[in-house]
Amino acid sequence: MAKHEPADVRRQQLFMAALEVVGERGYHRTRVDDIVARAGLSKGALYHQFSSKQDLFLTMFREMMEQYRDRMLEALEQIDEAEAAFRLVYDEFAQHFEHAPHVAKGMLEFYLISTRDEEIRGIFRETYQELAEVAARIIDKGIEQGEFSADVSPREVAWTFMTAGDGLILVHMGLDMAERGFETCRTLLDIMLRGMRAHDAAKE
Amino acid sequence: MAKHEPADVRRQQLFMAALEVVGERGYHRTRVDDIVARAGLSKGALYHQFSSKQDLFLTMFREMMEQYRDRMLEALEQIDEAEAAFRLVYDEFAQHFEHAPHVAKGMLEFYLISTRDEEIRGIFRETYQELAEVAARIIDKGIEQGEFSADVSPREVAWTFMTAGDGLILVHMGLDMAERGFETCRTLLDIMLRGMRAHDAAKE
DNA sequence: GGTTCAAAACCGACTGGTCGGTATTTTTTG
DNA sequence: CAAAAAATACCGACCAGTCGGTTTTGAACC
Repeated sequence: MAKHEPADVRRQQLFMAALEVVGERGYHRTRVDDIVARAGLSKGALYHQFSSKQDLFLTMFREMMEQYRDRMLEALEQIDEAEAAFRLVYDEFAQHFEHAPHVAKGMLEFYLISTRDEEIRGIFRETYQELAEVAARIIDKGIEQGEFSADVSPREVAWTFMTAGDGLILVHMGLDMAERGFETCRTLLDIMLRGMRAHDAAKE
Repeated sequence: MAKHEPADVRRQQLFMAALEVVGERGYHRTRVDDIVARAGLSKGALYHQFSSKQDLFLTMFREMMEQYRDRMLEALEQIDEAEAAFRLVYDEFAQHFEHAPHVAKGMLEFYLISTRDEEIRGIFRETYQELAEVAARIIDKGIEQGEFSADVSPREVAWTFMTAGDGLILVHMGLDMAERGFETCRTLLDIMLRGMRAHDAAKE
């Protein structure tokens, strides 16, 4: 039998195993038995930590989103120039997924679950809104400093930047073209930033 | 017992029922019994038309993608000016989903399945590449006519336009914010088109 | 215009396998 | 030796697919 460990150690261990299996088999096809086997534990251990399969995944999802948000916010706070800030965030974002492909695939799963699960959806929305708010403020600043054109609502633009980038990556995950996704993401950012620059702000 | 009908009628009937149920419950939670109940038929009828649940969905997916492709190609052929063509396609695209939300949710399901099913993935990729090729030619033309700037590869741009738009809609479907998704999609197109215009092509 | 009949379409009870969750037992630890 | 942690055998709900049967249909024949 496995040595006794404090709850948080076991939980992390189970999270990692769960994420891996979900990345491979998808949420609905991952069996509780798969997860505990991957973690080198038993069902008893899992049900000692979580009340159900769903509980495990919900808790894990919460933690993932918090990490993601913190990472993004941290990146955003470091830089003062708007365009550079977005480049940094997109880089950070790409790296976040590039080095852990099963995390990216896991996110795709959660998007789907989000369609039918109010709790998951709530967490998604909150995180997105929080990040978009920060991004909007950066755009505000960019406009003030004459870097960005002022003819679109910063809030709307921020939301667009976020959801387009995220979505683009998701699509590439679905197509199993992660590498291409990160490239394309850079292209998207280039095009969008050029579209936001001030010099030809007058028309349209 | 239901009146006998030709195979294609029954198939369409089952497709519609299947798509509806999947939109509501998700692929893995849709039971064959749900589908036939929705269609007002029996399991016997379904298994008379399809060899398995998977067969039904694969066939349906093929048909959906063909329809989607045809609709987009048709829209593209109508217009000569590049920017207008993209606007038309994005409108067409939005309408395609706007009037059939369960189709959009169904697509999200298929993206996920695509991660693990080579056949589905193949169809996705083919359709995308085909559409991107046409879009690339429009961009080519736009550059020739001095409408678009020439400093990014048209193929890369076409791919970016497609995957970003699709992805953005997917994200909004996941968040259950379809309406906002269509708005945001328009904003995205505006920003990207402005980023592609020729007047400030020299820098970057 | 009816009758027969075989093929096609359709029905639905049943089966066999799967898997989340539980109850019980065993091990570890302080 | 308690009490917390972990292991495991087991249960029952669920559901894709099967199969023996029933109904419909249209054509062939009277």
